[in-house]
Amino acid sequence: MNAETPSSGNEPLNFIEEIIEEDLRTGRHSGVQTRFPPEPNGYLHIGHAKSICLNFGLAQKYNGKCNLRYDDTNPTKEEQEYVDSILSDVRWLGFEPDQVLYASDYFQQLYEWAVQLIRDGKAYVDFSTPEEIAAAKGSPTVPGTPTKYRDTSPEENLALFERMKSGDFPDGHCVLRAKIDLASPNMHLRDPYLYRIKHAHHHRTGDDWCIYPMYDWAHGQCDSIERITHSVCTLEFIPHRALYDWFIEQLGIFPSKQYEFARLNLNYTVMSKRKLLQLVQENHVRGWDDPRMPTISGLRRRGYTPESIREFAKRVGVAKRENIIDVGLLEFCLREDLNKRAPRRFAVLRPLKVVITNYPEGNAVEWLETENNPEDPEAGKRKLPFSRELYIEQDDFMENPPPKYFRLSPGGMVRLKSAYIIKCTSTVKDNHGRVIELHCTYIPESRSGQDTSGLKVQGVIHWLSAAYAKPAEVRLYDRLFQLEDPAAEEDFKKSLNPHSLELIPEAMVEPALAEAQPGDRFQFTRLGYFCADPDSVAGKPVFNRSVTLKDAWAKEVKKQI
RNA sequence: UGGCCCAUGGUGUAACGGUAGCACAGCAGAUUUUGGUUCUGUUAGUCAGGGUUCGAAUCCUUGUGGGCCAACCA
Repeated sequence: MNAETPSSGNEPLNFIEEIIEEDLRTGRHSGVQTRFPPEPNGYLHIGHAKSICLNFGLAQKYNGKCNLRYDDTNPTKEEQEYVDSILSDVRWLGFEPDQVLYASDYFQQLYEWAVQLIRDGKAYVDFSTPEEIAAAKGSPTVPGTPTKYRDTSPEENLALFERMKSGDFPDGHCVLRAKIDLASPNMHLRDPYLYRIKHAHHHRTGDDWCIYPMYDWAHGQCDSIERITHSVCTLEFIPHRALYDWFIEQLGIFPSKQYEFARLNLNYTVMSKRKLLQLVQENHVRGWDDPRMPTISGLRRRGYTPESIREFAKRVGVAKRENIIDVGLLEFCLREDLNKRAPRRFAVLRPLKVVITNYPEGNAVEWLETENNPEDPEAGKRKLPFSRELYIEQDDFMENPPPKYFRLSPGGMVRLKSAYIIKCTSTVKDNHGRVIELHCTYIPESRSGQDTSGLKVQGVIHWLSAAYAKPAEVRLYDRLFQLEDPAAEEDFKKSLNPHSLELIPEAMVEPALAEAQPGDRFQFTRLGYFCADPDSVAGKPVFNRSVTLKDAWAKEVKKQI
């Protein structure tokens, strides 16, 4: 019964875990039952991930259970497409719901409870217009006044509600209201709506109902039916708690309790479903799963791992303070994860041709061994072809290098990783004066692993054999917004970053990468972590850059400006 | 101008009346055939005033700042 608290160790508890452990200790509850209750009106985002990790994590930690419950009480906004994506996103994150349930499973029960409330004289049918009702509610400083329907008898209300249910009235003709307290300082208690009329097709119940319960009338009772012990939601529901408790008390049902935590905000992005939907509908992004989107599906396509997102959720913590998390923390979690697991590969984004003038002409090739992952000896080694003509990164050559630049420049030397040291002897330019080719010599004794040259060079760069390299499309991403808090602006779209997507149609990659399957993740040495996109086709893979490597040189360059 | 929630380094988050700690970011150095990783060191904080107390980030109070609340949305 009083479960041992697995956390009794070192990790500090968040405030919800403290409440749970107190409830377990005092015997108020013998176990933990939570739920994740999304409305299926959009795709899940990183903010939901925090809630998912919290709710499912709590259940795991205390040997309890967690349901997925769709809050599908508004048929005009909800769709099966969203229902499906939500379940798959939850699973992808690594959680399996104990039960998959719907608020609509309980429509009949909720209806009966409403009848009970009417019978008890605690609810009434109101035919006033929305404007009249709003006016009669008063304001936070002015008490409300009753409409003329407030004192209709229970018998009459019962009949009226029955007519509502059977479709006698058109949409918006009347509503069912709870009779609570028109003078409450909490506006939610000023006779809230329980039911509204919507002759709309519901994605699950079809045309069975034309009255639909409001959030407040549904949520607490659904929790109660499922015997949710700890109903965790975000801060903006604090004022609803009094109502949540009132309904449960009037009905005398299982006393679920609501606890509120601060939702997750990330800088340089927006998080509301409404705004995300707008980005999709107005084609500012390519879809809900655009790799720039903070949606779970976007992050997945970008190359984020479930592990990294769970770690992120753990690191941001749970508290009641409003927060804006630095997206850098999310990126850190991905790098930390991928550094240990992602195989290294060579890719050259913007190729610059290099001819090794003292290397044999013709088809001469050497297969040089290189590590798949220096962090993981188990990952083994692979062989790379080395030949007379190579590609290196344009960024790895500068004609007039700034101080501390230790890549290649005229007369300078650099090591080709896992291969030879080369020296730049001359450049070839086009008629605009741009360097389009390098002539270099290589030092035969400097071969990796058997270097007897005695040379010390500071720079080590990646490279590709021109004869063996394969083409690939690469997509680089930058933050979607230029402002830290775009939602704070009058028009959040004004701060959209016009350079959030950079397409590189003609990158080159090492031969093995041609067969990359969508979802495969790699570190392109010195460039960052990349993930093969579903747009990949045979012979022409497409890679998304998930995140760059930390770049000390970029920082140094910034300093010099 | 009603009620409610919140306030700890740049960003998050601990400290439960008794030494303000951890992580990310930053800075400096060491190692490095990825300007990555790893390691070491380091900068930086209790919103303000009053009170209670031997002792306050913590309790009380006032103020300030931020957020939420009056959709037939959730």
